[in-house]
Amino acid sequence: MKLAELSERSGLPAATIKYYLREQLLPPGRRITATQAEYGDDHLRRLRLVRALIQVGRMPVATARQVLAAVEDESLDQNTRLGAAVWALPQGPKPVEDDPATAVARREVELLMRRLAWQECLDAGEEAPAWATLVVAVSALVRLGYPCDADDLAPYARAAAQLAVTDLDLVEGFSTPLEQVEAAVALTVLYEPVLLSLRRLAEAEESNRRFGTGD
Amino acid sequence: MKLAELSERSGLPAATIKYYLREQLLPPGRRITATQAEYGDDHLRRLRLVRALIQVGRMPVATARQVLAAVEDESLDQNTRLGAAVWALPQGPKPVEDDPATAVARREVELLMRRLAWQECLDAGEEAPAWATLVVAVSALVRLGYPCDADDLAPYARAAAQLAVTDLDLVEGFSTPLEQVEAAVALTVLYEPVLLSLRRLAEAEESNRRFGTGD
DNA sequence: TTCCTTGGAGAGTGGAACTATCCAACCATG
DNA sequence: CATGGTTGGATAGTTCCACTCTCCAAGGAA
Repeated sequence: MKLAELSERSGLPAATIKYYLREQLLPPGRRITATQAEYGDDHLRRLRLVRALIQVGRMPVATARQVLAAVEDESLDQNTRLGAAVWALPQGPKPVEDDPATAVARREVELLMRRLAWQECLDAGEEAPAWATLVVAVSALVRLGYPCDADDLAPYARAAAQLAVTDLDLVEGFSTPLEQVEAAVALTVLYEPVLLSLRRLAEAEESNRRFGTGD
Repeated sequence: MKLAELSERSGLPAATIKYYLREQLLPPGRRITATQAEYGDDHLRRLRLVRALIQVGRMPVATARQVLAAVEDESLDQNTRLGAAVWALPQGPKPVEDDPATAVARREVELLMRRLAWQECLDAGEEAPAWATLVVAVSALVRLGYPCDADDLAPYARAAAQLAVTDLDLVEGFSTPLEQVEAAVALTVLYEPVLLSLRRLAEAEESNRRFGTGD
């Protein structure tokens, strides 16, 4: 199919698709002539994935490019590729150095990881983007005086561990390595808004249960 | 303290604080003369909260203004005020109408809510921003062909329900109504990156456990 | 008095994600 | 074979947002 048809079927303006092609979020189509290219169903699917990552997952375009590059990097073995793809995912401010709240946060996070015996994470430490993000969030809570030591974080970590099992079960449901990696990225990113929305709904429900008048 | 000192103590440029004052994220200081104002520790604290909401919680400035307005709205009773504050929180694209994936997502989300008997949420339905966000995320998953019917969502909902109990326990640890509402907002928003980071770390751990070579 | 500082207002900046405009090559039609 | 519309690629422009800069009159300090 031509770019115009890809545009129509995906519901995106042709100009946006051209932009994604330029930004290498979408591989170029098969060249038919010097000025025309042919796109396939895989392009349409990729376009939907890109859209989901950017709009629903709120991922910056530059990050999406890196993630998708890792997904397709045939030179990496499955385990590394999966790691690289998810590794490239997060964004966010770096921890503020020389700050007492940051120091406290670092200590509590490391303590939590030790208690959980998450060895992989301990090895990577703050190199892991997710670890750094965690430290930043905890230090903000510390600065505001809200409880967030290792004991307070533990319930969240337990929930996260449960969810990770569920996630990986879903990923293992796919047969080919490429499908698995893509699924890992898509499910990691797209289940995030799902989880956060459900938490807010559950909070509303629980709040009403506790404080609600029986109106 | 003067604005310059507030700037130094918070670590923010004076221009940024002026901007927050203009945007009503920070209440004006007590006027000393026609051209000078006095700020207190509560301003410093509010400034840290604003920073946390915007930087860590990635909340748009306009949203933060609404949320903080609700927190301080003395005309509302505690329950309503808490609801209004958290209600104003999320942002995100609205569901695409006339789309089969959206229709599927709506159906599955409603089914899930019925099974969980989250009555408050069912009453509000898609009026609730979190519900709408959930529908958008699920519809993106549906479009990509990933599993996300009510059964797949159930584990996430269970985890969310557990977390909501933990969250509300923390909120109830505060004594005054104002503290409780502020805590509800801060904990809801700031524990989100905590939860997501922990999930990603847990995924890395679980992934290594399943696919990892013993290197 | 004189000079520096302060808070407020409006304009300006930079980054991100598009979006509009051109243009030469192409293809379909008469 | 002309010719008018279409295509994909390059370039520049637009919009939004979160700041950030510049100016200015009023205050305060030496």
